[in-house]
Amino acid sequence: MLAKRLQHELKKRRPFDSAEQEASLNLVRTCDQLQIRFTRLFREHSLTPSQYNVLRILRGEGKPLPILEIADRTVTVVPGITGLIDRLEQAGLVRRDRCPEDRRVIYVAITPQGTKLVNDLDRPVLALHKSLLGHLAPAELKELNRLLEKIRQPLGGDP
Amino acid sequence: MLAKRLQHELKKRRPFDSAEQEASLNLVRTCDQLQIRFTRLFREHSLTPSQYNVLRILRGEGKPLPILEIADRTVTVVPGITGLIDRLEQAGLVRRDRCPEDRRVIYVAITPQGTKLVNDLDRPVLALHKSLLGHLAPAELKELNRLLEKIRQPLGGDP
DNA sequence: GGCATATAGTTGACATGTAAAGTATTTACA
DNA sequence: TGTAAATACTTTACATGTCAACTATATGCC
Repeated sequence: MLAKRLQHELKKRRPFDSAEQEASLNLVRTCDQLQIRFTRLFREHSLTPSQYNVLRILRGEGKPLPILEIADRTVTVVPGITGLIDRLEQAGLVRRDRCPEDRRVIYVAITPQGTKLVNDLDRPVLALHKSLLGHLAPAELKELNRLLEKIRQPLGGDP
Repeated sequence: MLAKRLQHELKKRRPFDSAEQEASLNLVRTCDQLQIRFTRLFREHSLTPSQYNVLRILRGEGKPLPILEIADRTVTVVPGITGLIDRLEQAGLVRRDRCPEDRRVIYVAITPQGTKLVNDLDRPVLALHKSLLGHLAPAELKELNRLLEKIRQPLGGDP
């Protein structure tokens, strides 16, 4: 799948319809490339990117979170979170605890195994980030961030 | 799902572990935002982004393409292409033709309906690109493209 | 108290991305 | 010629993103 992307770039025949289109396709392609690397890294530890994300959120929070609160903080849409947590629970990486005060709420807590796994991934993840973007100068990274934020700015949350 | 992303950004507590990490998360978030808009636009025409992509490739080529050639030019991994083409075929937007010389090969041709649909989408797609990135100055778009290509450059096809 | 409404999650249906294995042809070569 | 290896796809299995609809519990208001 990786080889393909590049082939595609080479095969591209016509010029872009607009500079905006060029940039947005460029963005998507670049993003895909990065995500593929992370997907691979996580897969080596039997995790998907979404699963890793949930574990990192839970570790970052330091305490159990309601399941919908987790969905809010990820790309996952509400219905998808159920299965995601199911699989993490089955793998022993998180635990579900029903809230006694409000029995509708289900808290999700990271287990020691989950914590260990995400801790173990810290170094490789950081290393991968460096390896993917480390060849850009600090000023370039800064400019990139500025441009990306400028793109996102008018998009607002959900306009 | 859109509202969430921004909430997440606001809730972000800790600084980034590195400038590279910040940039790559920034990239992914931005990309998601853009893709969401396109997904919505295509959905209004009962298409998914992948389906639109296939139709555009076929129209661009101007002649039928072997099914794996299409997979090569999209993000779709080989096995996924089968179902994708199935659904386009069911919708009457493409047609499968077995190659008489090499009976292993299956050509996919866009139908008049498919051509019309993708033509009808040209304007809205271009408009959306402008609306999403039009607030960047030409020099900014150019710099963005340069940076994105610089990121992708060492990634090569499939290293 | 008791019903309308809101909130937290789950379920089901469908499209996709991905890997691994299987089928049908074709090609290469002993 | 006849068999092994390559090629073009398809099938299967599983995780996810997405929408619509459903269940359970809680709250508000009369």
